[in-house]
Amino acid sequence: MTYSEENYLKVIYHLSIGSSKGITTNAIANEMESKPSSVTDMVQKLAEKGLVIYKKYQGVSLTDNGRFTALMIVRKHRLWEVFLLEKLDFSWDEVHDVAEQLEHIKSEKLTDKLEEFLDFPTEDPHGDPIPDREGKIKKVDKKLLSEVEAGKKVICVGVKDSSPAFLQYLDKQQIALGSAIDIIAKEDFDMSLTLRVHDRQMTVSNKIAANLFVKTV
Amino acid sequence: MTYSEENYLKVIYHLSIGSSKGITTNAIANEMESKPSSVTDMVQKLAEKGLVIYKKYQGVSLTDNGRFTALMIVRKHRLWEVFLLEKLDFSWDEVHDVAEQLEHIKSEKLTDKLEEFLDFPTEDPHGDPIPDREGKIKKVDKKLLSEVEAGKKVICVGVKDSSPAFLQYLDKQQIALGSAIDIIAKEDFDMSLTLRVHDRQMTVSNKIAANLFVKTV
DNA sequence: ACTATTTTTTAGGTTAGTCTAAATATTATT
DNA sequence: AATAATATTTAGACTAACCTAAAAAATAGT
Ligand SMILES: [Mn+2]
Ligand SMILES: [Mn+2]
Ligand SMILES: [Mn+2]
Ligand SMILES: [Mn+2]
Repeated sequence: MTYSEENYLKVIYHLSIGSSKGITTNAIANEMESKPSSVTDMVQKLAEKGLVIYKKYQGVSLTDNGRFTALMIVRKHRLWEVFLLEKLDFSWDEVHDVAEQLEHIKSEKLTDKLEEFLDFPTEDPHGDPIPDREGKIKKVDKKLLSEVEAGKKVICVGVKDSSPAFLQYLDKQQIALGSAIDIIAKEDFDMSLTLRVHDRQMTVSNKIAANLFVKTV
Repeated sequence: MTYSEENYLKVIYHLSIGSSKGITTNAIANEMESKPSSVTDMVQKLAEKGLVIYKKYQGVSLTDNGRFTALMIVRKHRLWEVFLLEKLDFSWDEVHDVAEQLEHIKSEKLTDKLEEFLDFPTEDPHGDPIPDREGKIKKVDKKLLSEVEAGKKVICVGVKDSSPAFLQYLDKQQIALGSAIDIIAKEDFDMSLTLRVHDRQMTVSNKIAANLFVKTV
């Protein structure tokens, strides 16, 4: 299993969440920042190895084997993110890039010992669930802030976009996982929201609200 | 800097210790388990990048830049070995293979934070010194057990061969870093040694003695 | 000093992973 | 249903990192 193969599997896994159809080569190319023709090549190789199902022009989907392989990479990625944050004092906007490298280290023992060292965390620093060694993943009940009605009280439990830019914006606004948010009003014109967070009132655009996962309390 | 380039630099660095002449392509190929022709290719590329000095048929040596790069890889390798042993309960014969992968992770912040997390260790689990972030390396005063005269008392401070086979042999004989060893006798015929370790008497071959670093007390 | 052996380099080929440009299939529009 | 637009695949080419086999240089033996 090469790094490249692992990265393709991971991208296909992420794109598969939600959409029940085959994932298009264009979508994969877009996510991988590569070209559709490159994706076609790789997807054919993954199909030969039994990791994906692929028929020309039909898009691609993971086999059980392929899904498990992807989950083990996601597991490593998220465990390393926890390690970097909790043990090495990285901030939540710094962990992802390094985890992109660490996720490819091959040692089951390392992964399992790391998990134990971290005390079996169930979520990564961005609120995403960590698959266990069997590939089981906790289903978390969360919705986007943009989909909650005005008047509700919610708690921030995750981010959809985990880019440094967005995370640093949240830091600046003092919004973190666990923050209590009151939705005071929703503006019909642009779907912007007026919120109260830690007794501070603020307005956020729909784009912000559509990237924050919350649970209702 | 690719993994392959990094591995070549590391091998050239290790071979450079002791020998003041240029390192031959054959020696490198042997160490890398590759072919001399492949080494020639790579060495030419490294020379173009200013990491080694290379003249046809003359062997190769590291530039300051190349040496520093190699030292940073060795630094990461040894810090990760300490991490695996101290924090994740790996044994000293298990750490090397995983560190071979981890040494290639690129993040200065990660390396420095890891070093801090480990409380600035100066040696790895096999007694080898850990370069600091400037590439400075502590010169340790140690000699091979095979070079010490009979009658001396020494302390085991390192291993030359850190293969699992050798390390597991030492475990079985209850020899570890820090063990006090009395050299009772040396057999002229085969250079084997009779030792006392932890009040147990044993005989070891010259091959064993030539792979154990000790300091005299 | 000359020849034989060994070491090292060069020449040419392979595979993985990428790309661009062209061909083909699918989907949307009239 | 035919045509236009878009999506996808194929064809051919490139680079990095390796290889084998042949050529050339260095070293050793007489
Ligand atoms: Mn991440
Ligand atoms: Mn990756
Ligand atoms: Mn090692
Ligand atoms: Mn390596």
